[in-house]
Amino acid sequence: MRFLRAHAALTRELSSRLEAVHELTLSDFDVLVQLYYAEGRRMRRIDLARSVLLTASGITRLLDGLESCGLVGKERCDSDARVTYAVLTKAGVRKIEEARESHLADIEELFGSRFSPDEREQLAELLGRLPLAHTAEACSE
Amino acid sequence: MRFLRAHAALTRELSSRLEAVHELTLSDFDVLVQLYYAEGRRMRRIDLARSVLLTASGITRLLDGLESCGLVGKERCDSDARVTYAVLTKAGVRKIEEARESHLADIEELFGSRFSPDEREQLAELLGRLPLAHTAEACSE
DNA sequence: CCTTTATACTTGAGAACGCAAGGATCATAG
DNA sequence: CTATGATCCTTGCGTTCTCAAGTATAAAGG
Repeated sequence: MRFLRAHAALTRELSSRLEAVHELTLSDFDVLVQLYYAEGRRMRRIDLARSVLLTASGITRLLDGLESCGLVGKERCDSDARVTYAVLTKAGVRKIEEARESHLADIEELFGSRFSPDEREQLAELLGRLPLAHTAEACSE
Repeated sequence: MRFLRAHAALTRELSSRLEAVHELTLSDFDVLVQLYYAEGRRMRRIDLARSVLLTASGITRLLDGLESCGLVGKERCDSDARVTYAVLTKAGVRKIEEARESHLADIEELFGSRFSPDEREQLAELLGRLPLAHTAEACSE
């Protein structure tokens, strides 16, 4: 119960701020961050999907949006014609670096006031046990 | 990050089980539980909306569905003609009692294996601090 | 009274997502 | 080489939800 409530309240708040300032969905942001930390700032679409817990079709449409904004591009894979890479463009890098800043500030505001560093640590650890071993490394948001 | 991932994985799992067995959305279930524990098993629609963190329009449509299944009914309010109550029907009570059981088992399966009672307590406490003081009492799911 | 403002609810339009189905490509075993 | 099966991606369709706008009622002040 608490979990569902907390999530609903939190995402609503963060999402609306992100959207107001940067015109990005939380999912958009999530994808951009994943790409930002990926090697060469590019990932196979399917891996991207799995790492942000969307379906393949979800990623297709989300990336369609980001492409038409010029934040990411496509690249073919030489060794396997089935896969397409999503690559962060220069504009995408700029965007995420801007958005990251304000987003972290938002998070700090919401979490910092309610939890001590220790508690944050604890919360992260506990939550980390939940999903069935999904990616999400190399990032501390 | 962990929070978003955990939520996505968890709700997907719980939601699909609930839907497979009882043909209920997590939101549906949530609303039914709220009503189940409410005085007289009825609530003003607006209070219901707030307690499950949906908008007014969200509740209207969700209840439309539950009404057409015969799980809840409407009742007018004598003292204020603006408000409508949502009331759990007999069928609704039966439904929620059934669903509750399997849902709790699902939760037990997902949480029980990963957390000790102490840790569960802790997690609940930490999460409880997040939303801006929203209802959700009288229930331990 | 009558106006203003706030509240409860509904409705239309649209965004975000999942699922299922289809097309293309790869890989493997006859 | 071909058949079978798996993987990656896209597309059509439906669901859930939000936001904005509209209706109806209430409450409070001139």
